[in-house]
Amino acid sequence: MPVTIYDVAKAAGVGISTVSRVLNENSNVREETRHRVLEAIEALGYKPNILARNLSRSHVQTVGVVLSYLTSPFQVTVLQGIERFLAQAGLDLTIFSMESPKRQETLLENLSHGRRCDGLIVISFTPQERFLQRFQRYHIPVVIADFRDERIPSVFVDNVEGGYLATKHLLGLGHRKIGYILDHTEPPNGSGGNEPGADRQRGYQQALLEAGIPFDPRLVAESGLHSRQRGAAAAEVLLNRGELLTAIFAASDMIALGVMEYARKKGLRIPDDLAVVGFDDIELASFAGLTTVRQPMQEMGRQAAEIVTWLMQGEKVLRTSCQLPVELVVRDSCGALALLERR
Amino acid sequence: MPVTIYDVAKAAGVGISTVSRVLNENSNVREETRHRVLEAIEALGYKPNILARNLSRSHVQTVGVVLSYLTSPFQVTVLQGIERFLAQAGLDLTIFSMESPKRQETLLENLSHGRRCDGLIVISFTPQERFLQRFQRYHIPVVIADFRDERIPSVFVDNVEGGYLATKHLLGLGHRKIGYILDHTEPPNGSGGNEPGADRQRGYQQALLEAGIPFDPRLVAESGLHSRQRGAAAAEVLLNRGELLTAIFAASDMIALGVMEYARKKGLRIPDDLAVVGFDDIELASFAGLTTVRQPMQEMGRQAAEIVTWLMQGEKVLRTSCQLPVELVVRDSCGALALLERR
DNA sequence: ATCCTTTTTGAAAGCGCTTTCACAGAGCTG
DNA sequence: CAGCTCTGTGAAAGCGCTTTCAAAAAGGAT
Repeated sequence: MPVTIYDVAKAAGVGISTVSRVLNENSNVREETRHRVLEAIEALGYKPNILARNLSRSHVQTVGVVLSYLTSPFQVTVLQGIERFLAQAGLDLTIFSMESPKRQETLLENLSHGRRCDGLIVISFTPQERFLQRFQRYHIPVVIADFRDERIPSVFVDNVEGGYLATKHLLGLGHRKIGYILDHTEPPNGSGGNEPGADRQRGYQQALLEAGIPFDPRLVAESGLHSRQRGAAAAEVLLNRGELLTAIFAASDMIALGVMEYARKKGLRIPDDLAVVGFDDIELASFAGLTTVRQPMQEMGRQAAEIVTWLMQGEKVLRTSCQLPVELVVRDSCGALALLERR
Repeated sequence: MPVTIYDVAKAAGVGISTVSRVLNENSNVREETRHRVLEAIEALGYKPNILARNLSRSHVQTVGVVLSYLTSPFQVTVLQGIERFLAQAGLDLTIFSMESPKRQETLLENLSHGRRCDGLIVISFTPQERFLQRFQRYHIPVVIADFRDERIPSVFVDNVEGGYLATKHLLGLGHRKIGYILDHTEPPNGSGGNEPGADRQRGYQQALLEAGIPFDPRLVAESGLHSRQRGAAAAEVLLNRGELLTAIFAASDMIALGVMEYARKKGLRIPDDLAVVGFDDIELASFAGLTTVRQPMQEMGRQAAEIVTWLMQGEKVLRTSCQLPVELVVRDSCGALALLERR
């Protein structure tokens, strides 16, 4: 029923290899022949069968994105950047959501076997070595977004700088007791690489150091996840340790939002009683008036997608990793604006 | 280099058809033979080549989801529901984001030709008839989420009821001048089906009618998109038409958030000066304390995915469409809680 | 043991492309 | 005009599975 390359060949009075040649813009086809074939294609409304082509070329024209949570605004925004680029490049995008460290294993296990995609972008973590090796054996390039790993092409921001900027800002407003909430220091499945949360803490500590304030581990808490609930819980812990914090720097906007909610519940006014700064600059941040460190999330995705497509074409990519800039976005969760206006 | 079915067959001393049979759990293989084959598979670390299998079976084990914006929290949440179900069913999910009515055409054009997916879920709109026909010819089932279309299996909520509930709530709090902001009455490419925004308006008007309040078209505005910016702009229009609104019902939470922002900018207090109710109950709504009509977004996705997989297996689905319940979630953007507490 | 069913099994034919390889012609050279 | 190199083209061989079809093996009944 469906029209195949044979039908076209017959209609044009040529062999199938010739049809294939014009299909693939392969040179060495006489202009007149090419024309005849094109006409036959048009007349029959022929569309090459992708499955057959895939088998023959042994690729799938698809790149996979593996992320932990489709609930994470950060990851979804990176995904957006990836999607835009890929769509334009004519590649399909299939998503793999892990949701738990356990599912991550089985997912990568499956993924690294059959050729379900020609390239892979993983967001916010590093696959274990054995998976990386397997991908390499299959010639499936993988690039990481939002995570720095020397072994693999990765695109990321300078998280130390980000943490530094945030803390510096708070310091500049006169805060001295500044808490820090991160997601976690170690990844759930310990596979190496630089944890963004830990890097941001480095920046935080560095700023503190420069200001001559000794680092106090009691001012740091882990939320585990980037969620409002966990953020609120961590804030509760931190705020009830007996230290009198005047500000909290959170490793992500979601955590920061949780902090704000907890503060609101406790009757603490922001920024008067507690200053808060987040990280990421997700859409919600602007609604909430949250001062934050902006990462170019879409651009991160775009770059990752671009690199992976290069790699897929077998090109040696020299600039194997790529660092994007961060930027402090001042809104009103720290009173900075109010302060300025008062002058 | 990679091990094929032939290698396994040779190793097990059987024909490839037998290997294929054990692979596909096809009965009629003697227990002993099956065992031998399984052992060979194990020993060689054989994994069937998906591409070959796909060509042979002419399917791709993938369902496509086409949505308009990856930026829409609503759509992403539906996507989540889809993803969860599909992952569990062992199907891949590839996403197609349209971003504009024009891209929608070309996207569906491509999609409806080659077999890039075995089934399709489209969110929040109806493809034009010609595409539907093409999909039908290729036996690619399509189901719609968040949109009701008699021609195709669809899962949706009772939007009229939702609009009614929201308005009734406002009415119950004593509001008489209630504005309504919807996205649009007609879809950008006019392909039929029931626009949710229009349905919600019906519910709004019905509630008004029951309360004996004449419908005033000057209290209705269109935002065009479900975004905060557009919502704020629409609120501005509405609030400056000279009618003294005390409440606004928005066709989505994003729009409602925009309304809140505009109000905040204008120094209107919520809920004291202006009550706002939204629709969807996206995560942001709870942060913002927005009273809203909740749709089971994830569940919507799940159902759509379930239906499409049935259809893919060639099963005749009787319950071709499915309506999910809505529910009013009262928070504090209408003063309802405050009112209750005062009693 | 013989004949007739059932199971099991392997050879071979697809699935619809891409790609290799060899062969016509065409175009040059000497 | 023989000899050679190119260019354009088709036949055929994959790609690695699934699936048909017919034959072989295994049971059962007599």
